[in-house]
Amino acid sequence: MISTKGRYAIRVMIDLAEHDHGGYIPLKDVAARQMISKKYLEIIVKDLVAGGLLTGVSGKGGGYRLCRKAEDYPLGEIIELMEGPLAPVACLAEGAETCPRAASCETLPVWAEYDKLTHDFFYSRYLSDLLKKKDEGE
Amino acid sequence: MISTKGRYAIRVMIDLAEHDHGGYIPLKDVAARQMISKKYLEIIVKDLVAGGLLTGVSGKGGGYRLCRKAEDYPLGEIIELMEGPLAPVACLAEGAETCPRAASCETLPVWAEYDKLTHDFFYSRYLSDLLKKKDEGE
DNA sequence: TATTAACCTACTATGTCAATAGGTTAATTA
DNA sequence: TAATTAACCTATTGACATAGTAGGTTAATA
Repeated sequence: MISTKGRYAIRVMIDLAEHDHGGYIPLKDVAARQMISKKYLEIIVKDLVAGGLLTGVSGKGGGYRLCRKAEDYPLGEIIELMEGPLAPVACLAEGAETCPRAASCETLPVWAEYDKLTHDFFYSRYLSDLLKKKDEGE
Repeated sequence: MISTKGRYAIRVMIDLAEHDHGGYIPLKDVAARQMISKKYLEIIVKDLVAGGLLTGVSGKGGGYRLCRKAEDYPLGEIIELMEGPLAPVACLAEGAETCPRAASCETLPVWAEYDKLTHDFFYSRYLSDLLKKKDEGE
């Protein structure tokens, strides 16, 4: 089950996208709108910056901003950055050492199939798919 | 990510199916074959009995046995019994109180779609799909 | 230079995971 | 009936993850 880190991260990204005005948006504003502790969001946003999903600028007038277009953020990338690999079992995670049971493992094919399903799903949905359409009235 | 409980549970079920001889199979044998601590398996098997997936009989000559045909165990049932709901977020779990944010939640539709995908996947695969075919040689 | 906001390290409470330990009950068989 | 076998039951443990909180430092702007 996806944790608050992943869920909050997506909400932050949505918030930044929907309140984009070209400049930087202070985390204080995001925290207030989303009603999430700013302190906790700092941790999350730090990871998003480190992962190359956001740009942050210090000082007065600073804040955070998306550094791509919303349609260039696959949800899978956000989720995997915050939660680790989407893989349902450790032996299918990126860069996992091959399990000694792998050859005879009766369950591996099912996990592999599900892994592909999950991966395909979350890498074919983008941040832009989650935004309220601007041309649709409230 | 699926835990050892869920994975071991499936392995126990497979083991019981493949070594079925009409009688009861002592957990000691399963533990030895699967190379998993018998003590730990006791916990898992207890849940499987409580969930109506296995029958256990005490005393000499006792052990455990499947109480359905292998094709009547959807993997989803085994997994959800051991791991809890397959739902990717708490608000989609069976019997969850509806989240106050639900109406305006921009992410809920994606989670719901993925939830259906997952559910459909694991409830259309059965224990029998994991067994080594008897007519195929080793 | 005062203000604003990101950035950084550390800490904590709660819960889950993966077992281990030791004892009790129940059924079979010699 | 007594020994054996195996399920069944309660409790405990160490390690790790989750979901934050607290307080201070650096950086940029007005």
